[in-house]
Amino acid sequence: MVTGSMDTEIIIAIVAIVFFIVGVYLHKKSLHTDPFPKTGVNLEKTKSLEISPREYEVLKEVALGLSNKEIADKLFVSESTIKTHVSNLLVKLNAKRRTHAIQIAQELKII
Amino acid sequence: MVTGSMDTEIIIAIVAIVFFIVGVYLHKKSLHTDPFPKTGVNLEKTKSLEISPREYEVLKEVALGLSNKEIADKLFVSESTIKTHVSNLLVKLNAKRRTHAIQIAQELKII
DNA sequence: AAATTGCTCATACTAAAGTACCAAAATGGG
DNA sequence: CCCATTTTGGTACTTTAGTATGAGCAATTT
Repeated sequence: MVTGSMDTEIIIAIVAIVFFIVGVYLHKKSLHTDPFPKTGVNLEKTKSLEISPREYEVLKEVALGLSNKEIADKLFVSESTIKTHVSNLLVKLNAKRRTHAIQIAQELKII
Repeated sequence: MVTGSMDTEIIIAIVAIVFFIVGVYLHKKSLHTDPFPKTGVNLEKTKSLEISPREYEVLKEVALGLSNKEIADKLFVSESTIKTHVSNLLVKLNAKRRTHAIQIAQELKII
């Protein structure tokens, strides 16, 4: 070393270690600032797509793999109603069929 | 400070900054050690489910929202062939229909 | 009050999806 | 070469999905 006694070198080493740890710690903490996009963003986008609350509800069931009849029973409405909702969803999501709608919805992160 | 000249303090400060940066950098890098589940894990599970390579290929297309006819054209085979593959996939994935198969496949993280 | 919007449901079809069953090539090891 | 598996394909149906159209009802909004 150019300058510095034994004591000085020890102090520098300690400072190095401490700031290294601080660096790791702060970076780790900085990564915990975005786990909020859980709920909230979804409904925002559905609005811009003009998807109604009921349609959105149906969309989620479709994505779970349920048939129109199964969704109808689950939501206590007729199958006709579900067909209407799904049909409207396809138009609004610009999808050719329900599987396509699922893919698009996932890409838009609305489900 | 107990001991140390002006020069010493500057050195300590520099060391602190350098190791702080090193700390941040190494921690950041340490988070890039698992991006391997890209490919590899998938094929493992498909084996356990006895899903053939071709069936797996069809599964991915189904998940993209394509129709049987579209998949057939894309893979240069007949629609009958795709129907056979999809039917086999439903049995192997224990799904009632293609949308259900998508959901199950995603849950198993094989797509 | 009148118009709008969302949810509901029906009828009548057309179009995909899915099942069942069978069978011929193609492929990859042993 | 033979065998097992995969991939391919067809026919014949049954079942879901999806479209088109019209309409009644309740809650808002204007």
